[in-house]
Amino acid sequence: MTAGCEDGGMPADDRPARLGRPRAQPDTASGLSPRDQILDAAAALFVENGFSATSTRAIAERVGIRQASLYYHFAGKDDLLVELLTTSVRPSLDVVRGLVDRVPGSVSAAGALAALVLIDVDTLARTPHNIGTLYMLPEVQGDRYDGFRADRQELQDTYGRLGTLAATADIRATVTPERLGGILIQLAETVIQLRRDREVDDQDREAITGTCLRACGLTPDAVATARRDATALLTAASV
Amino acid sequence: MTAGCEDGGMPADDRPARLGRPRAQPDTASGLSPRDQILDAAAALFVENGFSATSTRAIAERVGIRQASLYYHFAGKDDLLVELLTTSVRPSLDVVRGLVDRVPGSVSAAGALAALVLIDVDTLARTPHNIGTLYMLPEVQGDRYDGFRADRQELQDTYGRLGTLAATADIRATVTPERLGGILIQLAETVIQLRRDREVDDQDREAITGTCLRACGLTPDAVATARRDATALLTAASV
DNA sequence: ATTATCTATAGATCTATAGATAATGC
DNA sequence: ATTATCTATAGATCTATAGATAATGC
Repeated sequence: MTAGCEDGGMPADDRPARLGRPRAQPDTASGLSPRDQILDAAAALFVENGFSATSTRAIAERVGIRQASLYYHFAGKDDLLVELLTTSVRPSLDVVRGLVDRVPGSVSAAGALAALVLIDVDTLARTPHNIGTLYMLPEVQGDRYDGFRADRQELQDTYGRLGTLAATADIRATVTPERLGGILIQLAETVIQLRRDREVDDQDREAITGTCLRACGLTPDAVATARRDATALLTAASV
Repeated sequence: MTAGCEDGGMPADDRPARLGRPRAQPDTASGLSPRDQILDAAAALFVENGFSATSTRAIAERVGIRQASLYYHFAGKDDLLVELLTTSVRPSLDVVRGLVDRVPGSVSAAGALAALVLIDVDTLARTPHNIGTLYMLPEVQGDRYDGFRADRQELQDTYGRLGTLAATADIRATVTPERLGGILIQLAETVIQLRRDREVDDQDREAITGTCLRACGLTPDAVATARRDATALLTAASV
């Protein structure tokens, strides 16, 4: 292995040996690229204080660089939020697309829904700095973030479609797929609120998944079956 | 009735006849006091753009006064948000306190829970400018808003307590009151998200209430009974 | 005299750009 | 030469205060 030639490689043992003018405050060996250091700092601050209340100066300070240096990596503050939002829905969305394709065949709808909720809850529970919080920022309503909102809408539609397939007849008769999707995604996102107070544990995941299934009218037995199907599905697909 | 002596009375027929220097842009006869005009404008803008992204100048402009004139009525921008938040949970909270006192006696727990959800959903559905959105602003995490957060926590605790009382044994065994409270209040607040896209109708209210009851494990029959109890409860109490 | 506005402005930001500089790479 | 930082700063805010002013009330 040739050392020092890789772009995203490990930092050298004890010397900076990095390209460009050295930072005034020397880099803490976090292993992240400057770009990712900035994104990480921005995420933490956006979540804590919101987008508009976070200054580019505060972000730079957290990284350990000067305010103007941000602009070498990003064209503006907006771009930071765009990047954070899109990289946070996309993974869920990709998994989900694979899942939904197999539904009317090898996989029960209730099992697929349970799997979707588990994946989504797990993703939201693991994101650094509880990035999911950003979905709720008022700034995200702006045109600048249309792409993200489209992705999120697709996720919600999937909740609606799977939920309706899994639902009992009486639920299907009174709750449209659109409404059900809104309710189910809202339930999954309970995790975001939870994380504001404490760590998320397995009992939380179980409670939320169970609630989603009951929301579709499933009986306790059907809930238990869907849970088993989801577990099988997820270990099989090795997601 | 003596005219022109009442504080919050109707404006005169066609003349301003109001105390203080007249506004540069003459008052649109909205019937609101200057203070309430400011609160209303602030609410609309906070909801649309967030707290930090809304300047005092923008608020003043919407009211039709100069930026500095805000400070005659409010000590600062924070105070506007404090006022908006507290006046928006308090009414729900007051009704809810009356409700929960009667529960272990004359009222079934499931009926009381259904009534609580209906009241809360209805309140959120009716607030001008969808003020509930403000609950989710990151700024509200600050100490400045402790009072509001305490009120909201009390509401959530009530959801947890009533939900647990109404819940079936299997739910009670796996979901703590704290978790259930978080889930139920989150469900009620689906309305807030809904209102971002469109008006809320009765089918929405029904879907959300139903989901809350099913979340507690109630069977379709039990849900129907709880619904009837809630309706009786609310018409009797003439809330 | 009291009230509710106004004008003007101080002082503190904040974003983004211009251009210099200190490393490495060739 | 290229890269990633730095310093310096322009120009545009934004919040809050000081003090003037135009009404009504007594």
